[in-house]
Order: sequence, then structure tokens, then C-alpha cells
Amino acid sequence: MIMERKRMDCPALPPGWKKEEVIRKSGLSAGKSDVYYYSPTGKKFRSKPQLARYLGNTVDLACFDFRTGKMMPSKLQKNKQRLRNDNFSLSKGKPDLNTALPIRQTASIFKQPVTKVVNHPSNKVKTDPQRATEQPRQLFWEKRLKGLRSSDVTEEVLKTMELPKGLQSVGPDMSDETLLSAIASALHMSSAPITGQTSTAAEKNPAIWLNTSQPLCKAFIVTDEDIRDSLNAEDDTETRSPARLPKQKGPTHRFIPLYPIASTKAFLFH
DNA sequence: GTTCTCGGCCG
DNA sequence: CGGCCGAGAAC
Repeated sequence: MIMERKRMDCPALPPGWKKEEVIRKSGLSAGKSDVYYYSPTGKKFRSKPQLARYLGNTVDLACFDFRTGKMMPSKLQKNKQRLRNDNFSLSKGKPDLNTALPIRQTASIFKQPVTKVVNHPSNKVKTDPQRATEQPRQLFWEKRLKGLRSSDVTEEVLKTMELPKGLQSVGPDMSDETLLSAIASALHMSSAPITGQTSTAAEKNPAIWLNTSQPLCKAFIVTDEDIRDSLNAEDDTETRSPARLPKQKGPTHRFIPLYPIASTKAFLFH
């Protein structure tokens, strides 16, 4: 009579890794269970530290739950380090969303917020009330969103989304992953229209011409058809299909979000 | 010898 | 209470 001795595939680990749960059948701890993992070569692992030692940097186990075998983003919050908070919460926009984005990262080992001085007794710069509330942002700060994933309320890590081919990245990191993070963040941070980088100069030399209030993507066009497709995709929560490639002809609307952003706790940050 | 299993420590 | 690992039992 073989109890649950199946070696199950473990999707959170690289292909070939198996997980096994063994119920203790006697002794004081009868009924408890032990969890083991098997590498593709068959080596047995019986603790998370042991697993981490073996995998090294190849897999980030920070949010890996050894017992369940799943990625649990809440594990990240373990850090007793104070949450750097609310540099963005003062800004207008979508206050109901619990999203704290990374603040400026400097060459120093400490992450330091910065304040823009817009008026000072010894200078004659006029206060621009519109700019005064705006937080200075680090150029290409979106790069640091790389590797971070969103999760739903059950803490399942969501599948990533495909982006329309018509969306193109700008800047030093052209990966789709960062592009998606940049756009999603832009939608959360402000109710202002998302246009992408409308200046073509930004594409040629983003370090100089980048509009930091817009995400790191080229300007794009959204058609009526794209909007219809996007709304249809909303019904299909399982296979959330990507919005279609923006067309360049026909009646066009700018400034429409391409996706209904998944109703999640959005991005969890380290 | 290796593998399996439960005890028990420690956080 | 649960994760981790030691060590005796089983093979």
C-alpha cells in the first residue's frame, strides 16, 4: 500500500525537478509530512537551504515556499527593513492602488529620495505650481522593475502578458519585460494620458531627450478596433489575450490604456 | 555501504 | 508550531 509517494513536477523550479511529500505514519509525529525535492539527476533535497546551496544564483528562491513548492511573493516582505514608502502617494492619480514604486537609486549603497528645490531666497526661479508637486524621477528607473512580477490575491504569480508588436521600447533596456512594467506603472501612477515618448529625438538619444513623465516606449496609436479587442479580452480572464497590433489607418484615439490591468495587488517590490 | 524515517532542537 | 538536520532503523 503505497501512500502519496508520487514525485510530482514542480512548475516553480526548472524543468525536471520533482517534488515529493511523505506522510509520517508512526511515532509521536505521525500524520506530519516531510517534503523532498529531486533534481533532474535524481539527487534528493530535504530543506530549502540545501536546495538554495545547490541552485546558487541560477534560481531565486527568495519567495519559494518549500512546503507547497510554489512561489509566494508575500515571503519577500519578511525583510524587517523599513518599507520605503509613499514617495509617490502624494502625487495625484490613482490613489486606490497600493503601488509604491522604487525611488531614486544612487551610486551610494543607500537608496535616497531626492527633493527638487523650485524656489530659494537666493535665486529667481519662479515657482511653477504644476511642476512643484512632481517628484523628480531617475532616468530609466523602470529598469529596476525587471524581474518583479505581479500576483493576485491568492498570491499566485500571474502569467505575464504579451504586448502588441506595435509597442516599442526606448532606452538602454529594450526587453519586453521592462516595457510591460514601464507601461503598467505609468498607468498606475497618473491619470494623465499615456502617450509614450512623442519626441523622435528621445529615440535617438533618450539620455538627453527622454520625457520622464512618460514610460520608456515609443509613441503609439490605438484604434477603435484595438479598444473593442481589448474589451473582449477582458471577459476572458484565463487566457488574457494581448491587445492587437495598433493599426496606422482609420479613426484613431490616443491615450487609451491598452489593457484592463489585472485587478491585482499589482506589483510587489523588494 | 546507502536510504528511509522520525526525533528533537531551535528560531 | 514548523523547518531543518542528526542519527538510528531498515535495507
